Amino acid sequence: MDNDERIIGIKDVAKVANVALATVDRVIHNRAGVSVKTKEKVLKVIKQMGYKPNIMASNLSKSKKIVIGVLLPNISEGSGYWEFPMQGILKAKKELAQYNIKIKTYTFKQDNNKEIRKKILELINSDIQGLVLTSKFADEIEILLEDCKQKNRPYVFIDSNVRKIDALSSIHQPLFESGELAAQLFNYCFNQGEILILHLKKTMDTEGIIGLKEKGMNAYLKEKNNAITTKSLVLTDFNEDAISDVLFKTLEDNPLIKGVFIPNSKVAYIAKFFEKRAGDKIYLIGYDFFREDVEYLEKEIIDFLICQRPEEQGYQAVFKLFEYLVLKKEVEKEIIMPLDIITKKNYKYY
Amino acid sequence: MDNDERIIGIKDVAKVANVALATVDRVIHNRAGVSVKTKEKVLKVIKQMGYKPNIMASNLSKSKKIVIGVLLPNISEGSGYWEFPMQGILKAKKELAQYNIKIKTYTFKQDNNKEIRKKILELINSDIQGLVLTSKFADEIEILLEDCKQKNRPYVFIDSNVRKIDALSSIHQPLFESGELAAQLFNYCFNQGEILILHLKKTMDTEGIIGLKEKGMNAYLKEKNNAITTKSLVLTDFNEDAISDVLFKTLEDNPLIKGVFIPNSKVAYIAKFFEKRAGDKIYLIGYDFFREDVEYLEKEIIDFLICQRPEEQGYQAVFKLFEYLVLKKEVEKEIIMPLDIITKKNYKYY
DNA sequence: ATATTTTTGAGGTACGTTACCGTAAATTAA
DNA sequence: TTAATTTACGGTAACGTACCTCAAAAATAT
Repeated sequence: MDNDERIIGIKDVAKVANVALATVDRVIHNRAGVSVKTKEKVLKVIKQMGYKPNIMASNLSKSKKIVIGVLLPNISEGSGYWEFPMQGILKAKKELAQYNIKIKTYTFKQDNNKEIRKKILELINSDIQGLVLTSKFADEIEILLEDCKQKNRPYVFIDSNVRKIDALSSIHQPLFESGELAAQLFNYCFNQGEILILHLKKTMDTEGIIGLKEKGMNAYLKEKNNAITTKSLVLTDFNEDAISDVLFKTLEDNPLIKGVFIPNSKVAYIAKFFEKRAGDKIYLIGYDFFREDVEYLEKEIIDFLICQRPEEQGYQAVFKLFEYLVLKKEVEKEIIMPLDIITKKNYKYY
Repeated sequence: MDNDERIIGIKDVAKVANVALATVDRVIHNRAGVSVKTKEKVLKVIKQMGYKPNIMASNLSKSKKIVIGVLLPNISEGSGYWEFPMQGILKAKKELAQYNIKIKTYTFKQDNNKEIRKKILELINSDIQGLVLTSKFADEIEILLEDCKQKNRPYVFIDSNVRKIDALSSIHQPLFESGELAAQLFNYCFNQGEILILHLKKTMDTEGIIGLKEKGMNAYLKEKNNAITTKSLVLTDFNEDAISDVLFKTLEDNPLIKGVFIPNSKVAYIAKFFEKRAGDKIYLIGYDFFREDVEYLEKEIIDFLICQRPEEQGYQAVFKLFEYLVLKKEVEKEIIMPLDIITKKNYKYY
């Protein structure tokens, strides 16, 4: 099984099939100019001999570079979340530089539809062979996807919550389940009381995401522990004083609140408030892992962070395109990211 | 920055350095027959021009296959833990088959020193270019490591807790910290009481590992919550009735016990007992994630599992050897695995 | 000076694949 | 039937590096 059979190449196939080297090449690449009969003969031999193309040689020979486009929001904007996928993309870029693969990034301001449209047009008119994007700005990208479909350009979604049938692959985050998980963790911390769910949002397009997490939380509590209830609150002003005012009042009016759930990456804003606040311990669960969270994890003001490997998502997206475009591998249509739990005692190794 | 500079090769270097192609080749491969002066000149030009060897071409040209040896315990034995690293190794094997890389596995029974020695001899006399192993069986492998050092064979540790300076890389698990983490989780579940630490062991070589975890747990409790104490118990007989007897008695004698910590992968044995037991909830934290744990996670008999990506460790080990041997990359001396927390609500995505 | 050793140059082959350029064979048109 | 065109296939030069041989040139020893 593990014996070192001589590596069999296109040449060997040609010899056995009794055709020219070039013909085998044509068959392999589905190029025109081969009769059906010959094609079948060659394919049969390829299968019989178990021929596997040598990527080294292939890549060396064609020496054409592959360009992968990346369409994502600015990294410096909003929560800064998009920095993570971008890091993963850069890691992949570095690793794949060997294979003559270039990454072209197209970034835009989250709420600037005009800019998004501009970038989309740039992408349509570019010479990229593959595309990484997110499904969050659905309306705007439909045209782009249509164009990709026509041109047979594969695209991969990251940070995705919808299943797009035409995508090469969709990298998912289980949102509902992450809400359940948060509820489970709260339920370990206290047996009765209220959980305050804070929607911190400036843009609207995250509503669906937050909503699903909230539903997951309520579902878990309904099934497992009726003694814990939830209460939602929307915050649009992230000013420190504004947050302080609202929270102070809310906690005073609702003394049963034992936990606060922030279903996006803005938990640090809230932790800041709790750092100064005296009174009973209130448990905090948020999403994603930022540098500014470390301080609050250390002080156990933030108790748990739920994280869905945003870096890994970026990396995987590029890598899957690479596998598809260069290695001609099949790619899983759907990749589901694990729900990582981060606490004071394990964040260092994340 | 992203401009497509023409790829510069050995030929270009030769031209600029005003030497023959063969001379550059000699310099690159440290072959004899180059004067110090010329060598320096060439090296300077290589640096100046930023010459990077084309791995595709290089690999294609030499077309020698690389064999990586793997020395690990049997997968079917003991807890079955070693199945996970092996899976990762197989994944890497599949992925790297393209590069003409073979994996040769040498497995042994954990406590069979004679067999271990036999495998070590086989390895010494084999033609492998790299080695993956674990540091757990320290005494036996010293000779092997010495041999590797002499032959300049790189080796990578997985599941390692000691830092071996000569290793190409050491893939670590933070043991002490995982004990702290378990303590932190217990501390979320209850504020006072006792934690029973169960040492389930048949072989001796895991003592150090378990000990470190226990120390971590005690350290956390000492610092954060004196109201929770710990108590150790050693179990050597894994028979269902034997476990049942001992545990029943222990719990009766120590009514303060609110949590049980099983610092190895045998938590299912204990969960079985708790499934049948009536009485107050007792929290269970164990290690590693096996199929048989699912049932108990679902029933929330096992509350948390701490997992250190054993599969990833195997994968990384092989991959790092590949990067070093084939891609000539530098490799991190130390890779620390994250401490993953697994619960009922996130195990599905792990 | 000559003999010997070391350094360097020139050139070739091979690795497995790609892509282009022919031409023989088959098909169609005249 | 012959010419024109299309289709099928063969031949082969790259891609960038590794590794080898042979001989010329330079440096060193005698």
